Amino acid sequence: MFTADSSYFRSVDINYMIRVLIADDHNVFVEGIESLISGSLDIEVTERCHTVQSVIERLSQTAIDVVLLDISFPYIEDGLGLCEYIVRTYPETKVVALTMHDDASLIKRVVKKGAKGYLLKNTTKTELLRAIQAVHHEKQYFNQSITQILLNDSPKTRRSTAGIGAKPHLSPRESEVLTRIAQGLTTQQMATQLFVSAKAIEFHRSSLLMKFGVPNTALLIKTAMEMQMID
Amino acid sequence: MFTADSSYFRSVDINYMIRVLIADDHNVFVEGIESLISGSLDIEVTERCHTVQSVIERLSQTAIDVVLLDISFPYIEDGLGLCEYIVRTYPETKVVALTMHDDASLIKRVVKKGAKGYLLKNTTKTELLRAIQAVHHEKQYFNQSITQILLNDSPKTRRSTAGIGAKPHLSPRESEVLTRIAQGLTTQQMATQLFVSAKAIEFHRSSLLMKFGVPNTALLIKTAMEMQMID
DNA sequence: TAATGTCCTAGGGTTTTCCCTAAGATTTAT
DNA sequence: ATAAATCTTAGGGAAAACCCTAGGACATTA
Repeated sequence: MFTADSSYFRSVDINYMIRVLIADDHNVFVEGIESLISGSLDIEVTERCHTVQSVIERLSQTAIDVVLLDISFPYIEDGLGLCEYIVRTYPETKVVALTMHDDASLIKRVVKKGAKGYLLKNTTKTELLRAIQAVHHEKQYFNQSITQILLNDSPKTRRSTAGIGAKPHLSPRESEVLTRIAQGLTTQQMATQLFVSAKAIEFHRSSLLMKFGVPNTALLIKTAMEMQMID
Repeated sequence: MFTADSSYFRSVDINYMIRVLIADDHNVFVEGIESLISGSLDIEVTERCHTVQSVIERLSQTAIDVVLLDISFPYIEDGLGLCEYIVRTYPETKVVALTMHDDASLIKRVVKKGAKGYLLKNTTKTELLRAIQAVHHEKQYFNQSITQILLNDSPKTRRSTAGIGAKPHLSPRESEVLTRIAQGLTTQQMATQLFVSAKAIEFHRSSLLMKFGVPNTALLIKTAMEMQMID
């Protein structure tokens, strides 16, 4: 009668809980998420990490089903990088991005990096639990407001980027130069920092202008900021 | 022996709790703060508000001792305005600003608006409770990291101006020039549009650089965008 | 009626940015 | 292995940005 492989028993097995890791450097958030989850019967928060490094360590030591990842952790690029790392290194572990940014292009980037869900930090308890369960069952989860944001994307983006709209692909050198321009460095200063001639830097500047389709540094910075390629 | 005005009894009077209102449009935060406070014997969360309007309504109906106010609520200017309103309208109610922004100039602005405390959202339980008790007892509360930020102010703010720093006051001409720079126009093009010599425009450019405290157009655009003075 | 302060206007001269061209190195595809 | 594509490195020369200085217009104040 009560066999070992009874699917009935498996489906209500209280010993199996979805193991969640919270990655956020803001205590209040971690507490809040934990509080929202605490009532759940099939989800448990097993790890809380405040740094990128600790997330990597934890994942190597413990089996985690779902990572709730604050994308600004502490900066957007860090969060995206970490997301990519998790998805690649632990394909079984699903990532749900949890952030305050309701920006369409960011959502797209996060999804590209392999996140299976995206929640805003003003989400509800119901939604949070639903998202965790969904991604754990190989589904994606994006709530209504996210969908809405993506729908409003094209007219919005087209207006603000004043031109081509798609993020150009930058070579490593170009990225370095762009970053330094945004820090206010001159061509000569960059040349010294990067141990090349000023002329080499100047060429990269020109390439940036061409790739972004802008005539000068002013619009380069403006466009790159709108595309969130610098900050 | 047990008289009514026994100061002993008053100090442990479990009937008096510091009444706290949480003003934050992010559910996770509200939950988190409530979770951190829940263990306390002398502090209770009596109200939770997700909009500026509801905060104003609640305050008019209920006596509140301490407001934990998210300054980005939903935008920084709203939070600052609300803070000012609360301080002026209900002098007995103390405001503790709770935010993710660790920007020196913002802290200064918040304090100017009458907030008695300032906490970052990565604060600890101990610190949160201590801050609430401190401001309720007419003291101010700023933790170590805040003090540190204020100490590092001058070098930090002048360099990256990475935030909401003080907006410089621009003359009409300067505003016109700034707008056109952000549109990618050159000095010569602006001169033609505005019927003055290129040299006149160049002077306004210099004034802009000086007023924003930046060395070149790249940082001018970046800073002005961060200050939301162009778009 | 000055005096003070702010804003707009410019010229001279230096530095930085931008455009055109091109060679060597590295990666990718055939 | 060879060709094609991409990236990085520069040079020369023109354009633009930037720094310093200074006169004139206008409003506010003494």
